[in-house]
Amino acid sequence: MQRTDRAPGLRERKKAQRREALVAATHDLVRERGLDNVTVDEICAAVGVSTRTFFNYFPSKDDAVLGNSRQEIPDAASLEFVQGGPTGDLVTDIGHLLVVALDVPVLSTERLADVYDVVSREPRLLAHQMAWMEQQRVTYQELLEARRDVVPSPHDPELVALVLTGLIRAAFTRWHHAGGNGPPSAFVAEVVAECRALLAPDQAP
Amino acid sequence: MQRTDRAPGLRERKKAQRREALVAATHDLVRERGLDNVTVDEICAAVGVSTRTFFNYFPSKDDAVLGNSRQEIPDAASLEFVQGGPTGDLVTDIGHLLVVALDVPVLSTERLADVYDVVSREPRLLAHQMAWMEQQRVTYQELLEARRDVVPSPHDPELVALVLTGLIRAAFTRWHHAGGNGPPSAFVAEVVAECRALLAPDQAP
DNA sequence: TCTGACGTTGCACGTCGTGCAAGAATTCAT
DNA sequence: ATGAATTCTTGCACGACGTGCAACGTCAGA
Repeated sequence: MQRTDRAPGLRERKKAQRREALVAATHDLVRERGLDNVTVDEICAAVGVSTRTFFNYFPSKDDAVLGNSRQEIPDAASLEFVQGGPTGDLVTDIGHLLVVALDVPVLSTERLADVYDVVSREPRLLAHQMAWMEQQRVTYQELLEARRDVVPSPHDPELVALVLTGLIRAAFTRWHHAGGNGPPSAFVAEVVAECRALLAPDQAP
Repeated sequence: MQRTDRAPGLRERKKAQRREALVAATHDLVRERGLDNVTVDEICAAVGVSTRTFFNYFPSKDDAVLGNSRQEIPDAASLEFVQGGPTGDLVTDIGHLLVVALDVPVLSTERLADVYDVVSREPRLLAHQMAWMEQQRVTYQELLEARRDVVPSPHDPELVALVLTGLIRAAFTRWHHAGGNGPPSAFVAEVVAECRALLAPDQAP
């Protein structure tokens, strides 16, 4: 059970292949007919597996269209952030962290765009997506708390994490509007800058 | 069908009463046994209505525990905001708008705290909640776009709405941490101020 | 009291998702 | 290569969610 290296093995290959096929079939059918007009049985029929097997791969139909992707932050980057970040300025360092996080490949860029499309069309999926983002938020909040223990900061980790989540979404949206080419992380800088511009000009209290 | 005034009528009273009873029963049972160990039938049995009726009131079990509350922004406030807001400064006016919106009573303050508790314990409800917040976000974005048509602004409505959503959540969280007393809107000002402090200090680009 | 509108209920049905146990495929050891 | 062990797939039964429909009861207004 300690084989995280070496040859992928026939079993693992088949598994990944099936998972891919299931996601693809789900996307196709949903795009064509809408989420609620596609049954799990139909998806399974298209791929050629039993209904039961479907639920061995994904906990729910919705998870299948989302591809069940999970954003992982590289240890090196999160460690550096916790220890005071590359520059020492909180906002700037958050920007760096986001760029690194968004550059971790979870799905092919093309399928990622597919997911974005379907999600924006199906409210229920959006709920799933948001729940997923919430998990992300908790992760970021923990990082912020850890960093605060190292480098004192007057900012509330929860509030910062909340804003940060907004930044991620905004970056993704920009990326999508720009045609979905290249990495979403390319839009982090401009989003951060705009957010600064929004709140920076000190008004009369 | 044009009676938005005058006596509530026996029918309407019974309806509101039933709804209240259903939410209460749902909260009790869920708090006691967890969301997934409570069936709709049990809730209905506790209240004394048929299962079918339950779904006449709420589109899903989850909606029942959330109380299906929908945040309505008073027309007067949204109109003023669109036309350039009370002060003319975008961020300040957003603060005012949030205060007004959060002060609309949707549930009793006590039950609101219940909802918050249950939601933070049940991941699936969180998804629902987030979806609801997303609808809010769209509403705010539309307001921002309308305002921009009246008063030119360099800020992207989507980005602003995203940040704004974070502010609402943060205000609610503060309110909850403070014991859930008084209106959540009381925390808007401090959240906005902190957010400004976070992004205002201009760093070297 | 009568009449029409509205709400409730039971019933049948489709779909989702899970537990279980039998059977097939893959891996491993010899 | 052959058999044993592990892992995965599959069928089956089942509980729960949620909806459409039609019958029935109840409330509002004349």
